[in-house]
Amino acid sequence: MKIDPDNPADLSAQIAKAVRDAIISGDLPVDKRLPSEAELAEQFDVSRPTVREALKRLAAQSLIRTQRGATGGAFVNRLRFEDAYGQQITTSTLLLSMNEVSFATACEARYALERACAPLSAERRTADHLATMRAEAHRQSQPGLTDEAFCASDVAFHRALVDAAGNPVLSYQLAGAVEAMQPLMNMITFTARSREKIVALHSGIADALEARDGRAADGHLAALAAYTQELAKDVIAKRQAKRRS
Amino acid sequence: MKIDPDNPADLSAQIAKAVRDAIISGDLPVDKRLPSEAELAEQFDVSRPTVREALKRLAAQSLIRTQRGATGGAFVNRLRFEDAYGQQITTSTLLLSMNEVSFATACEARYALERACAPLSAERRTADHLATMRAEAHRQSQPGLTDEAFCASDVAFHRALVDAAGNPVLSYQLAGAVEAMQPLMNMITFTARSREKIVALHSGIADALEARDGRAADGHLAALAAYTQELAKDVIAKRQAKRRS
DNA sequence: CACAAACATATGTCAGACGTTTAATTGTCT
DNA sequence: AGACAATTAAACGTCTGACATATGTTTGTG
Repeated sequence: MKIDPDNPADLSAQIAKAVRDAIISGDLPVDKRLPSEAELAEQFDVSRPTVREALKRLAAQSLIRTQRGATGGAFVNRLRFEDAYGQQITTSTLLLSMNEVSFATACEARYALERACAPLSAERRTADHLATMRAEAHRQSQPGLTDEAFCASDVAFHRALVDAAGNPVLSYQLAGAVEAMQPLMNMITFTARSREKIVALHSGIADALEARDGRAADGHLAALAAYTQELAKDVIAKRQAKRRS
Repeated sequence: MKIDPDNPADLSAQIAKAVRDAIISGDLPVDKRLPSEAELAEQFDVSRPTVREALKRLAAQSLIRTQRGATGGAFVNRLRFEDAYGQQITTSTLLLSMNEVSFATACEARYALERACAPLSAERRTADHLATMRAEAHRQSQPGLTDEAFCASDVAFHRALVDAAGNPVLSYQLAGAVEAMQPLMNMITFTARSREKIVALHSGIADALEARDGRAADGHLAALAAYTQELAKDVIAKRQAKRRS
């Protein structure tokens, strides 16, 4: 592990970086127990609270986990895809909400990524994936559904589409893009007519995947992207008109 | 802000979650100053070190920044794309190295994502993007280049390809996928012959983008994906043969 | 009025202590 | 001897109080 210069600022950040680098480089393998907080404090020549702050930084990134008790301590954590999903979604959501990313930009990114896995999904989809997509499409056709529930079901549908590609790396990368869109989607009110069209496109996607026709699925996704953009444009135009009046 | 139950475990994690939720929901806008550590400690009825550990967790995710001095304190941070890149790359790298993700899976994901932005890049590429890609392709054709330098140049080339799509959300999502591949790519030794072919494909991609031909760019990317997989298969086969002998 | 010194505030760090959790050890009883 | 209960030890989680340092504001003086 590295040493810190005499720079008395950000000691905990420096220690966190040293440990993080050791983990990334593989010097600290998965499930390896770190020295106890007292030992680390002695090693780095800092106090125990400073070490603790460093460890909390790493815990926030799911790089380590801690256990209490006699054989406890901090252990290098095996980063699981599910843990990474959560972080990705938080980061993506904040990026979209804090940087004035337009709906058009976010939407374009989302559908571009989804279309990337359409051919793989068509090739590898299981009956399970198809069943999930059919069920969500059916739920979306129910009349009493709130906008929030409709959007949540939409996310579930597209999540199944992505997972059908059978590539966990792809699923991880797309989880943020799809889920972070939900707050933006919720801003669009879906009329009965627009829901009908969306459900029809969803069914078309499911049909295409069932037939293992990646090209058809891609076509439906492109149509869905165009239609979503159109809906958003209408909503924004109406909102501006209302503001003028 | 929320309160904590009397659960005396993970107090700092609970406080971090409460503040994080307030930021995500928008209750705490960008650049808003949080109460001082002492005030937070009183609010949550915990000690100052506990509050500090919570704040360090948030700082690790770039959700807040801290400033010392009279008007200092913790401020809600505007999450910038560059900050998010770094986290994404770290997370992606660890995911790949800790979960025994095969080269084939990672490679498939990477090229699927890149092909997703090929049409957009063809439409929007600037002269700058083209120049970068040409320069990297030329560097890759130099004979004395190490494998590491070749791979680094490869990353830069593909980074330019992705950025040419002009969609920061896409760039953010793909940064992790492309950069996290580098350690895996470094394991492959590129012969003079294979480099020649890769450079030819890179040049083809640049040509296609110059002609604003998204379909051609996609075709070259598909060929590049197939060739990379083939190279990797050879390397792995040779390595296993050597192990048997 | 300009500039320098003192002050107030807030974070960064340290030292020492106590409580709690958990596993290993020890001791006793059958 | 073996099984179960009590003790012990290690480590994290938290608290209290303190000092150091950075920085903006105020005050005082030439």
